[in-house]
Amino acid sequence: MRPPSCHQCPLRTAGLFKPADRETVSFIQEMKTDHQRVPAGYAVIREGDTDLRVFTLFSGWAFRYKTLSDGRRQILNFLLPGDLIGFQAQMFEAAPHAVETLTEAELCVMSRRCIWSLFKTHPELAFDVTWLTAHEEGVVDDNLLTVGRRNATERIAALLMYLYRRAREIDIVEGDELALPITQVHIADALGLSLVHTNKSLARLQRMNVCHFARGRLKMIDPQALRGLADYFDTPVGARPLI
Amino acid sequence: MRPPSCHQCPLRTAGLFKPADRETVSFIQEMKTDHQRVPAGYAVIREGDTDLRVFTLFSGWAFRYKTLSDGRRQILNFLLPGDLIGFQAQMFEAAPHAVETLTEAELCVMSRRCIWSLFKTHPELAFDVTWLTAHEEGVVDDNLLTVGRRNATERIAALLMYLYRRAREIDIVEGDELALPITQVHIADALGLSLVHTNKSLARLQRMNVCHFARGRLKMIDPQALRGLADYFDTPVGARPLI
DNA sequence: CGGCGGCTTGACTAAATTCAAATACCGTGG
DNA sequence: CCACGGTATTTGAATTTAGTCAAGCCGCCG
Repeated sequence: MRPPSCHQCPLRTAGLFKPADRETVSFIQEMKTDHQRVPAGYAVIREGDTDLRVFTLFSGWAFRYKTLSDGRRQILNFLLPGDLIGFQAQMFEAAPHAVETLTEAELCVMSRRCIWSLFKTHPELAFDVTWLTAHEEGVVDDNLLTVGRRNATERIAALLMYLYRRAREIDIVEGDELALPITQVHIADALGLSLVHTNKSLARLQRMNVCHFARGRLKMIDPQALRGLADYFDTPVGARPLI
Repeated sequence: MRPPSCHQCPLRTAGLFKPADRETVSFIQEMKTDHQRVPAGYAVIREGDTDLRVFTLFSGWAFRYKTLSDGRRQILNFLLPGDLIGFQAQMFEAAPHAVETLTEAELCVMSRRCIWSLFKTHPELAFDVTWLTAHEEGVVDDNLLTVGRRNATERIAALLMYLYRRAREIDIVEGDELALPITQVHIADALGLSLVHTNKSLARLQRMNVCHFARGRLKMIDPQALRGLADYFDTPVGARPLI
């Protein structure tokens, strides 16, 4: 079963991303060397990898993380369909972070050589790549603020608001609910908290009746309250390009 | 006193940055609309600014930060000569973070309009911009790991190692000493710590005789020990481009 | 000399971690 | 259907780490 051509890409045709003209999409199609289906828990990139390819997440969830040598792990961000994977890494010698899937996932694979020709021949795509990189940086900036300056409850509230927003953008929220394929360990590792404390703080949020998260489903009961708790507000940003 | 032309730029001629050919430097010169000298504590960019220009820090130190509405501040990174300022911001509607100088500083000012023509006509410069953006993202990733998963002493050790490395790269270290124009409040705000705890942890490092920081001077006594404490290791990365 | 910003210190409090154990849930295989 | 093992969640208690409060100090500058 071949994946659809980039022109028929369901992500693209759903109209959730910045529109691109036919020629541009054809070029993207040319860059794409493979389409890979991988299971949950698959290591797309390992810290220190030197075999550097670039991917677009086509379906499924993943996350980016770094570890200290004694194993402490920090999740840097969560990745959803349309996100570029490994681009920052391929600018350098070796991957400075790892990427792992949370669910079964499909990846559009591009060879690293393409990147330079992209800059050479398609400045608007080069701009898009840069936009995505800058955007990702902005998200990590936000996370750094969260982890550095919010307390446990605020951190969880901010993370849930962020994930809810991302999910809404790609239209995978059903009513006020969402399939969120992470465990409390992921929340803890994303927020610089211990699992136990994460559990207790999350329980507090549920007792306050602002949201409910269990068995991979998040229910938003009172988004306004959650937003207030987190002192969260999302910068509205134009349509995200898809490469 | 006009600043030197970009061809004679002392940063560039010192050979600490990636070499660029004459034509490229001429283009950079054309992009540069102004050269500004500003005092210490000057707000180069405020959170939410919509007047979005792009700067290169020509001399002096600055830092990037975000705040919560109750005033809690998180420093995202420190900026040294050669660093691009406000590029991420100008990709979006409004500045998502603020930038403030730590010392008197000089800024090369570029208008935002230039950026698009840069992508159009100078792919190698576009690539450099993207490299800088990706690099900055990598630094924030590191900081997130530090703040999320290192304890107070480790955090301080990691920050000092990082600043020492950055300073070495632009050749402003004198022997094992360095003029580091920050206070303990900056260290605290960069690391997600309180001032008091920062002070006590820093004092411990000094008692351990691995480094000494006072009145804006950092002395590296035992960098190996500091590196070990922080579980720090810098990814070697090619020469940084200068725009 | 006085004032101010920055640094230091001690005592106390609060937040978060660690340890330990119990419980719930989710397949798989009998 | 149920038992079983593994993973994920929950809970309580003890401990550690970091934050808060308050006061004093130090060095610099006017």
